[in-house]
Amino acid sequence: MQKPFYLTTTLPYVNAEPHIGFALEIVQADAIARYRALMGDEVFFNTGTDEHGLKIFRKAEEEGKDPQAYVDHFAARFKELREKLDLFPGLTFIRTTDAKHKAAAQEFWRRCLANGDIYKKDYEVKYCVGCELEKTDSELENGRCPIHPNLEIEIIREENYFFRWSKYQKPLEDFYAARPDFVVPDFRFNEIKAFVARGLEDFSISRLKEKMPWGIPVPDDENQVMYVWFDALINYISTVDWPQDRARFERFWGTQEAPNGIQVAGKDQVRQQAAMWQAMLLSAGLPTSKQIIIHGFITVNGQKMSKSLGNVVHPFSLVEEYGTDAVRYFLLRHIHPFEDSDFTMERFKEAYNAGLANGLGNLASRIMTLAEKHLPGPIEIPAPAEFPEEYTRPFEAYNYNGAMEYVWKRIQELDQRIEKEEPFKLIKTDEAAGKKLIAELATELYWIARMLNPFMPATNAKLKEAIRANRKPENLFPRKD
RNA sequence: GCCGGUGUAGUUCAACGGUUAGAACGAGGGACUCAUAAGCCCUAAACAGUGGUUCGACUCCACUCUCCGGCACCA
Repeated sequence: MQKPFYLTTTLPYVNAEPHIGFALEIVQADAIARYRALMGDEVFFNTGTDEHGLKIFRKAEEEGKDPQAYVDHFAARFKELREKLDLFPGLTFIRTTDAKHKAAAQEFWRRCLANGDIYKKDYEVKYCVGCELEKTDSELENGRCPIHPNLEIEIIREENYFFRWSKYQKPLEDFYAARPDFVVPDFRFNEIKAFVARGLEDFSISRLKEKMPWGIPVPDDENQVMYVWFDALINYISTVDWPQDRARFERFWGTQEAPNGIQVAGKDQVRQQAAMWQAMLLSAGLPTSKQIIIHGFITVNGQKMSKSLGNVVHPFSLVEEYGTDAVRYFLLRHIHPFEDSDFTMERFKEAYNAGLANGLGNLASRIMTLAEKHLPGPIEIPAPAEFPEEYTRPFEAYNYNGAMEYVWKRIQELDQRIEKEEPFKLIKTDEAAGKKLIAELATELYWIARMLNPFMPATNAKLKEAIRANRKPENLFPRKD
């Protein structure tokens, strides 16, 4: 029986077009998912969209749209990533507005409530009369609205539901101590441990419906809807049909004894994923996650990507010009798996020409030209075998770039071998030996193609197809000047 | 401010208490031609600073400087 493997990204909030940062997250996750499938696991791979909350409600209002119509539009844009980035065919796409998700969120709420972890309390909302908007602490400067510094911020009290996070400080600390690899990389794990050690405050998990109706109704309270955080996190289990399909849930998300859910998230998500969500699961009496993998951010020319700077890089246009696998190649080989990395068109282009046009693409051309010309037919396809440790070890530590370095080392060695053994000359002086050599080169190319499967699925397929047909493939990566 | 991290060739990264500090991209040169003016070979090029521990430090310690992250309701 296949080993079940569960992997999920975070759900991007749909108030803007997909950008390269989320493309990084989902491509990293996709490489892991494809790698596990290659290793023979039964892979469940999840992504989707986070669609509730005040920001979306306001945005929809501004554009004079119904919130549902507004989120439908963006959900469709994010779904396009499946084709544009050539994501794993079995990828599930959950929306927090899906009926099954809403039902799951309500059931989850009830469980936490039954466990005594949800209670009502006054919540202080900071309100700027000038903007006529609620403000968060991080939006204020010296306790004042930066746009209307002459006006006092008004404090409005409203009754909200709170989650008893404080109760889970000790359980979380014990949990972290028992699970040394729960968050990777370790410096992110240290951050969250330090955060929890400082003590936890209960957080609000609902909003007044009359002010902000765009959320999942709180069970048995017509006046409140769930706060978007609480609702969105639950997608990780609603997507495997919790609570109605217990077998499926346990197969993929796991059990108390053997948690199985692995999550990929950005560095801004450590607290929510590694502490809030885990406490919520403990409260609901459900298995925790197995592991949280935290990636860094992509900067552009050394600057943070932001709408106001107008430097946001979108994946669609890059895919348009260079192709899906070129984008995947860059994200996985030239972006650090855990640290922030810089993106520039110059760097992208250099990496493209060096690694893909001159490297892999050219190698495929030179070998398959020889093979098509001199071999009587396709080579014997090598039987599947174990992948070398230089490939699997970095992969299992989520060092995608390390695994790719190894593949590119094999590419280089193959180029060197062609230089040294000169099949193009040998075929003229000793035809049998020349054919044997060319077949060996094609066989090695086939191995390289196999190892590219998790990173560059389309290229993997094209190369294998070319070798099976003994035909020179199309120009895989035309040089760009 | 507190806590944690970082600083290595032009660039992005690697390494180790001890032979000439590795690699890739980029740069310069060379011989070749199967291939996408690609590939191969060769060359130049670096340990932030000061002090200390040690027979010996890029690696350990202290301090200075650089840059980055965390320090709760922004998802």
